[in-house]
Amino acid sequence: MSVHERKQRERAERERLIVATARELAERQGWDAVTTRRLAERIEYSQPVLYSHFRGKREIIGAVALEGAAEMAAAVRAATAAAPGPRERVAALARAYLDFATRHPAVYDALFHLDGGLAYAREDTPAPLKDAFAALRESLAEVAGDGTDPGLFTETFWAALHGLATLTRAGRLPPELADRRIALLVDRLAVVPAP
Amino acid sequence: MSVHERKQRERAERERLIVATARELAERQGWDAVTTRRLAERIEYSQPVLYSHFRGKREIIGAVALEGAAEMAAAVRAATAAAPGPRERVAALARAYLDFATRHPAVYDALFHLDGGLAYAREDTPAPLKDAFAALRESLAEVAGDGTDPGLFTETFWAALHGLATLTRAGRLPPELADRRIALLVDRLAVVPAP
DNA sequence: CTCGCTTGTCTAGCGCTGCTAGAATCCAGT
DNA sequence: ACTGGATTCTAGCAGCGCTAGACAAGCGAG
Repeated sequence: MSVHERKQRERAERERLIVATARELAERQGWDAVTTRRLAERIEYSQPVLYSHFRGKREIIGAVALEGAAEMAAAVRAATAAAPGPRERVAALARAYLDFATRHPAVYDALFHLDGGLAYAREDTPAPLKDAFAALRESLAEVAGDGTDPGLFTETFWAALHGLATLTRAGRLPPELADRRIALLVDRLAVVPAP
Repeated sequence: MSVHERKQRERAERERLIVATARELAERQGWDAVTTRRLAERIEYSQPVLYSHFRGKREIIGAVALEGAAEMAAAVRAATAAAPGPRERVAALARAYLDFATRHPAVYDALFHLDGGLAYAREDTPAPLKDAFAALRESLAEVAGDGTDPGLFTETFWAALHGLATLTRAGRLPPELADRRIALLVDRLAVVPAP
């Protein structure tokens, strides 16, 4: 049975290679450049091999998205853990979120702009996505304010961040004043308990 | 010279037909269904005719976006004009904006998700886009709060609305609580002068 | 009225896309 | 060493955006 196991290991390894290659290619040249042919060439296999791992290109995007969601959750948690108080925590969260979107635009696209075939905001939403939302909620719940549902607050704050991230990256907003927009958002939306 | 003028009129009419047909097709079946072949068939001309009016598909998307921007500006102005006070005005603006995004998803995509080859937030930004932003600013400037630049406030509020619109439509947010998210945004972000 | 020329339109096709059927190859177990 | 099943490849389909070059239509000049 050891032979079979080795083959399975190699298969899993190749699958990781596909996802990593797709991500790298997307990050370097944009998702438009990620074609099944190019991807196959990079991993040094023929096109149909991709389809023995994924149903199609959509599922490859989805795999990159899940990987990215886990990283984003970690980035947000790392940033908020170091912050001393609620206000600083929210500010750190906002900066970390937008920083992630800026540093990994292709991953951010896979998560929120492209169709990766993933279910969102549902029972069967994949764990990494739920966890990324949870990471936001952990730091946002404490500043939701009395009488405001933490989940609803998190959704709204997240939407605002997402809007900033999307519009900035698409050139719809001049990037120079990004910090001041973040400050505005944090100061107004978050309800910080009196010291 | 009258013959020439008639021809120009007919050409302009055909151009309107192309844009209207593209928009309708996108609204009914999504932008993926808007292919140059299908579009050409619908207007009962051959494919190359499209390229005598537009440089490519991107420019057709851009034309739909400009048309949509004008309509959105009008919708926002109509909604805010009827509102009695600043707080109601902002709430009406938010509802009108999100309502537009919901009712005309293809147009909203053309404006903000697809590449229509348009310049945003620049000197040479087309007038309809500038005007749509101006329409938002007209009602938002009065609630920016002292010491907050109205332009910056408009950008931030707009980004928040855009985030809600995008995430809701993509299934990333459950749509039931949309009204409460809007209320949260309006109540927290807008600074309403004491009565 | 006819000719020649510009202007407009169409047919056909290029290179690319995601995806797949069926041939070919490799390799483990007897 | 052979055979059967798993694996991988070659080749190709239909559709995409876009365009070159053939063709037709309609104008002004003679």
